[in-house]
Amino acid sequence: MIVSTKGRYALRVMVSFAQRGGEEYIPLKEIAEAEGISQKYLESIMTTLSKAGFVDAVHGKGGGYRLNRKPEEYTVGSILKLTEGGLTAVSCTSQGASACSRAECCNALPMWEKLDKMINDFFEGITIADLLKESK
Amino acid sequence: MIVSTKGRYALRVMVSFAQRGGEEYIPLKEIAEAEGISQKYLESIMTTLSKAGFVDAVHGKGGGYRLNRKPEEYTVGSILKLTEGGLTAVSCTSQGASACSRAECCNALPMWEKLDKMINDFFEGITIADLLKESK
DNA sequence: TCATTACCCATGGAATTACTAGGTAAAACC
DNA sequence: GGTTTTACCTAGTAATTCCATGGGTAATGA
Repeated sequence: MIVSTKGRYALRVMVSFAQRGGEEYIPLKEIAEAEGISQKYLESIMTTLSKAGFVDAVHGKGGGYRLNRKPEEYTVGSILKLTEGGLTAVSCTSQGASACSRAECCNALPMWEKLDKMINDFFEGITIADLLKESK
Repeated sequence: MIVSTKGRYALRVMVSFAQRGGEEYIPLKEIAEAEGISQKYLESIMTTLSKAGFVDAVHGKGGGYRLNRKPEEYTVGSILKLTEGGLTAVSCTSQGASACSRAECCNALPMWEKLDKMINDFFEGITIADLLKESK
């Protein structure tokens, strides 16, 4: 599976923030409950999003998280790449695993690279605003 | 990751058989050594391919495996679906996990379905004969 | 000062992946 | 008929990843 719960939760939360629209900060607890996601688990995801500058975070009462940009300025690809640490369909083409000794003669490699590009383009072509439109 | 070593090995082995062309049966041991794959591990993969009728198997001396059809009659998709047990990018859309309580209101679901279709079409459009052409 | 919030670090159970080990059954050769 | 060569079957296992959980620290506002 190419996208785990981590990435899917991140997307859901981003859509959830977009749905609420406003400038106000929403505490983690509220989002976790609304979305039915483990609060502690979501914490680590929010920290990732926050460090990358995808969301703004404020401590203390009245604090929480909020979006940094407009929903149409977040691509699904950027969020998944961040939370999943990449989007490659096979380990052959992931950067860490540059160790495939057969890379030079592998006759499947061009296929994997083409697939990766296709998936990447697909996700880069969808924004949080697009996902929001799907909701009823 | 969407495709594990199991599926990748299966593809390599099928290409390897196609490369040798002939009608003769090739023992597992020979293929495993030529491809540098664990013999025992490859065994389980070959059994899967054999049961599905992708390859012919013959016991005893002079036996082994060989392709059942022409290389251009095997799509990459059919091999991966068999060995990987499906090709879905997220668990949401896999058949076993029909349990997502949010399926009805999930605003990401159409995206996952579209992605699955795209990946499926991609792999169904490539055959073992195509992969063979890539080799130098 | 205290409640409320985000942040940080370590741990753990469950599942999956990639093998490994050891035996059984069938076919060919002597 | 016995031996070798092959495929087939069942089980186990080490390592990794996934999906959290637990407990504490730091910042902010009332």
